[in-house]
This record gives sequence, structure tokens and C-alpha cells, in this order.
Amino acid sequence: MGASKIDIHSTTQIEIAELAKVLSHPARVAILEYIGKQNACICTDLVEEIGLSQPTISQHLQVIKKAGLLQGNFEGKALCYCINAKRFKQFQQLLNTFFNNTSANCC
Amino acid sequence: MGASKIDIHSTTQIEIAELAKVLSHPARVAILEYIGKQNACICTDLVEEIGLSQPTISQHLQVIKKAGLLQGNFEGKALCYCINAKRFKQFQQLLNTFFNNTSANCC
DNA sequence: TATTATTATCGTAATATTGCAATATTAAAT
DNA sequence: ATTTAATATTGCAATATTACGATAATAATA
Repeated sequence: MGASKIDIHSTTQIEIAELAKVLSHPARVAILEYIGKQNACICTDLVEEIGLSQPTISQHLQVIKKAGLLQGNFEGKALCYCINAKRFKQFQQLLNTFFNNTSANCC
Repeated sequence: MGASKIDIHSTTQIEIAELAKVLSHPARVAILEYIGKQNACICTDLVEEIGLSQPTISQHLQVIKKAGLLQGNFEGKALCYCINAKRFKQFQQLLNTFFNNTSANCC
């Protein structure tokens, strides 16, 4: 096969996986860190900041965007990327709930 | 290409990505949830619990193990899987540090 | 309107992931 | 020592991801 059998899992499990996938590549971690560090919204220099080609950065941005973690102006020149704080917080809470419900109680 | 250019990223970024990759598949989220829910260490019925074949479950367990999130007895019969609480906590803290350092301050 | 700077998309290649059937390995029990 | 129950490994097919060059699209500016 190869494709995931997502139909056998709960919606929460799927959402955790979808969001975790965003952080599952160091470039996307770096992109989020960089955008978060900037006070301004103009994030055009990600390419030389991260060290990957412009199409690759754009592709990574799509992944982050698709998960709802970015907001702003996405077309044409003078882009404005910034983190969707609400969704970002939601992500953090989802993970912390998972962590706290999954603590080990043996060994 | 296809392979990741991991050499251009910080060790923290790589570690976040490696750990996030564990949660980037709903089956692995489900496995961790199930093992965490058990009070005992014997977790042999993952196959029918999750709904994937035994080799597939085993493969997912390797991924979780490789990231250091499981501990116990890994060979032969009478397995004893449980969550490595220390590493698990470390994972949670790593993510929370990332989240707290990456909050949005524009838009 | 033409230019320019910036981002997105397309096409393609290399690698990784996901899944399972078949088989091998392991360790306890008979 | 054989059997048995449980997990790991191998081999393979299908799909997904990662990366980049070339090109298209976008919107502000000259």
C-alpha cells in the first residue's frame, strides 16, 4: 500500500498527526521560529535565512499554511506571513493534553 | 534530491523534527495513547486495538523506540513496552519551549 | 503599460514512508 | 528438545516527501 489508513483513527489522533507533521521537518521548524522572531510581517528573506531554494521554502510554507498555522496575505508581491496565534495556541494545547493523558505509569 | 538537508539546521530544530515525526502518524499517536493508558507493561494486543497488521505495528514501534520514547524489554516473547517518562517529558518541554518562543506578535 | 521584485506552480528526480504477506527469530512452556 | 505464542525482519508495491530548475503569476512602481 503506502498510503495511510486514516479511516481507522480518531479525529483527534488525525489532527495531532497533521499538526505534528508540520514540525516533522527542521526547515519548517526553522521557518516558524524565524517568523515568530520577527516583529514585522515581512518575511521575504526566508530563503537566505534558511538556506533552501525559493521553491522549496514556498512548498514548506504551503504545508504550514495548509495546517492553518499561518495567516496573512499570500499572493503576489509584498507578502505578509505571520503565525496564526489562535491556531498555534490550539496546537500547543492539543499536544499538552496528549502528553498529560499519556504519561507513563509503569517501569 | 528528496533527502532532507539536515546539515543546515540547528540541533534543536533537528531534534524537534525527529520527535515530531513520531507523532506525525495517527497510528503512532494511537499506540502511545494506548500504552500510556495501560497500567501494566504488557502491551501485546496493539494489533487488534489499532487495526493494522502485526508487521506494520512493529514498524511503528521501531520508530517510537528509535526516538527514545519507549523503554523495556524488546525481544522475543512476553514483551514489555512502556513509555520512557523522562524522554517523554523532555519532548513535551522541548515543544513548549518552541511554542513559547514562537508566539506571534503581529497581524 | 512596461518593469521589477516577489511568490507560486510545474515538472522531474531521489529518497522516505506506509502497509502487508511471508518468513525468521525469540523465549517461555510442554 | 519441541512446540507455541509473540515480536522482528525481509521483500515488495504504492504513495508521499523533499528538493530544485524553469517558468508563470502577482502586484507595486516607474
